[in-house]
This record gives sequence, C-alpha cells and structure tokens, in this order.
Amino acid sequence: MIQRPRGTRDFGPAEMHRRRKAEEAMREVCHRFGFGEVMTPTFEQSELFTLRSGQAVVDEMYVFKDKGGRDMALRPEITASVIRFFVNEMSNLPKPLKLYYVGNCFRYENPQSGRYREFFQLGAELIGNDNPETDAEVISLAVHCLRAAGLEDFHVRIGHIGVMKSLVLSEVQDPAIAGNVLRMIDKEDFDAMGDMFDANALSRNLFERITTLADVRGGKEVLDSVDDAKVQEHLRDLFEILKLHGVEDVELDLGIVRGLDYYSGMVFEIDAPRLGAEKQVMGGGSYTLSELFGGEPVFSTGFAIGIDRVMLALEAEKELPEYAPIDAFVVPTEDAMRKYAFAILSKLRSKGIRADVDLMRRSMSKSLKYASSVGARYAVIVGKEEMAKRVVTLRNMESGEQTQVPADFAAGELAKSLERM
RNA sequence: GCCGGGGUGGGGUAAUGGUAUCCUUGGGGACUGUGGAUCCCUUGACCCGGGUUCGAUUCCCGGUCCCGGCCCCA
Repeated sequence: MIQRPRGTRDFGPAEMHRRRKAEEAMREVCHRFGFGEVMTPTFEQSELFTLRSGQAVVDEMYVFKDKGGRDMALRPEITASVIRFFVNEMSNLPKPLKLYYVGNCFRYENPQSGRYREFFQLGAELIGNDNPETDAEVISLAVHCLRAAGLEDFHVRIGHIGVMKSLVLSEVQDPAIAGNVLRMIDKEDFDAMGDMFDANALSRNLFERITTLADVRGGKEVLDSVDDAKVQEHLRDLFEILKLHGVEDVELDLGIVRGLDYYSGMVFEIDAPRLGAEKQVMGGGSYTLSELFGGEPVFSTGFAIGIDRVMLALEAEKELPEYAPIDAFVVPTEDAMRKYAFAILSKLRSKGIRADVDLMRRSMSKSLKYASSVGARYAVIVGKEEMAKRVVTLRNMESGEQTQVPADFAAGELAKSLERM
C-alpha cells in the first residue's frame, strides 16, 4: 500500500465542501475590498525565499534541483512570489495595488495539531503605502475574512516593530546582537536576555525599558506609553480608522516582534484561543521587499490566513451543518423505466437541480434506501402510471409525503420545495 | 531535531505466544410500485522490517505513520 506523505492530508467531499465554503466567503470579501486575485507558481527559485527570509529557512523548505541543475523550492509562503510578480510585471500599475491569493504552501516541519507539511493560505498584499489608512484597510480585510468564514472567537493584536527596533538599535550597535535581542523579545525569554545583557555589558536601563515596552498591552488607552511620537500618532490614527471599519476589539501589543527582519512598521496577529499550541490563524504587517528583488522601494502591507487553522477553529466553535450533496434521486419502478428515468434526470439537471439516478441497476426499494442513505431530499419516482399521465411522483424523503406533478414542471416544483426547506 | 501516547477490515472495537470477536459500512439476494425494517449470502484487518521462539498479531529492537507537545514558525 502506498501511504500519503507525512504531514499531508486527503480531503473528502464533505470536508472539501466546508473548506470551499469558507474559502469562497473569504474570497468574496477580498473582492468586496477591491482586491484582485493573483496566482503564482507552486515552485520558485530557492533564492526568492532565502533572499526574503534568510538561508536558515532552507532547512525547512522542500528544495530540489531541477533537471537543468537549478535550485528550486516548493513555496513555503506566497508573499515573496507576489512581490516578485509585482516587481517583474506590475510595478507600473496605479497604486495602491491590491492583490490577494489562495494556495498551498510547503514546509518541512514536524507535524502537530494545526501544523502540516502541506497547508493552505489565503493572503493579501496592499502595495504602495505604509500609512495608517493602508494598515487599517489590510487589518480590516483580515478580520472581515475571518468573520465571513464563520469564525467568531478570535483575538486581534496589533504592534509596531519600529518602537522596539529603534529602542534596541539606539543602544546596541552590533546588528547580530540586536537581532538576537529582538528574537528574545519575541519569545518573551527575558531571563536569557538578561544573561545576554550582562555578557555584552549592555545597560540595565535598556533592559528595563525593553521589558516595560514588551509588557505594553491593552486597548488604545495604553497608546500613551508609546515613547515614539510618530509611531504613537500612527497607531492612534490606525485605531481610529479601524473603528470606522467596524473593527473595535483589538489589542495593542508592542511585544509582537515577529523574528524576521523585513517587517518595518505595523505588525499584527490573530489568535483563535480555542486551538492548542498552534493557535495563530493569521499573521501580517508592513514591509518593504521590492528592493530586495531588484525593484524600486515600495511599501506594502499584507497578511496570510492559515486556512487549515481556521477550519480547526470553526470545528472547535460549532457544529458544522451536514453536507447533503443531492437534491433529487430519480427512481425508476422497474427496469423498463430506466431509459425514461434518464430523460427525467437530464431535465432536472438542466434546470439546476442537483439530481442523480441509480447506476447500479438496483431494485426500487434498494434505490430508495440508497437515496435515503446519501441524504437526498427528494425521490423522483417514475413508473408506467406516471409516464402514461406525463407526471412524476415526488417523494419527500424526510416526511414520506408524496405528490404527483407534471413531468415538465417537476424541476420547478422541486426548486420551490427545496427553497422552503 | 527532540519528548510523550498510539497503530487489529472502509469506520469503530474484543481477545490472544498457535492468524482473530462483535458492531457498522460495502456488494449480492429474499421481498418488490415505496426506503431508513427483517432475514440470508458475501468482500474485507493484526503498520513495515529484523530478533527471540517449533510457532509472533501478541514479547524485544529499529523504522514508519497518526495524535499531542517542545524547538521553530517566513
């Protein structure tokens, strides 16, 4: 037997139905916000990702040499591809440019709850600016996507890299050490950071200011504790505009640092508290990447939603409705009626009814049983009597109620009945 | 990369050093112009490899996969 690769999943019809519904709801929101969909290759030159995220990510990527000896990688994320696309072909389009994408990504990591080797992201990038109204637009889009997917219990945290970065860089000259400090802030490992401060003779005063800042958490009332006047104003505007977007329940969290270096300004994360260790369903922020790929420097703000985690969170939140793939099952009463049944079937399908018919040459009672077990709402019984009268018998599978309707109008009658259900 | 818990038909289970129970599902039949019922027949499983043993699904080791956690998380 051939096993599915570790960390990958198969999705059956019922699950795909739920996933597509959530995905389509989020897509629709993206369009409503004026974002256009893009699609980029599933694999890219490895360099695209190492440029953005550093050489270390190679360990966690699916990398391979193609037959021409080129270093390739299955994409571990999609932002880099979108920006590459932008630099290559879209840099002259009017700004702001609003793009979104949905796709599978690959990371060679150890699977656990909410973490797979192939996973799915829906993300958006707004290219052109880094002002508060841009940030608000992007955060609002993320929040509205999650709401549209049906998620209710989630928690938005907004931070700003600039504050912590400028604080650290003001006293730490060595960029390697500064990077480590930022990393420790992100992990909230202040013990290790203390040791490091001692080892590098960094000031205790800086340490205090960092820990104080990292603790800043709360509603907009804590904005006052942001030293940097420019950042404070930026965040104040952002919170105000978010409110006008209908996004109010957000927390300021200056402890968000997001390890990697390319984020420059606002950063934000969304958690679904009902999930386990991997509870972050979305991450994003503003950054400049275009220069890195050989373009003009342009600010962008973006995010990526982990669709798999959203699905897990939805399951944790509520019973999901059952999936009924079929509206009507056409049942011939005897073998002589089978051909006629196809004619009826075809008519129903052409009118948009999700209809099916017995293909196993089963008896009438077995067919009804089958119709019942696949959750068909109606059985459409066709027999000699019906044919003679140019009618069909509609049997409501839930109530057992039966009515005869003219064969030509069966589709319309069904549609009406289905609407009522 | 590391740690813990697991792996028996498609799904869910029981037992066992001598190849396996029950339920469900699937297929067929009885009935047959009305189903979720009943009865009958039937397909189908011990994760893989090695070791111990006369014999391993069972005990031991390794691997693999699943579940959860650490690390990491673009």
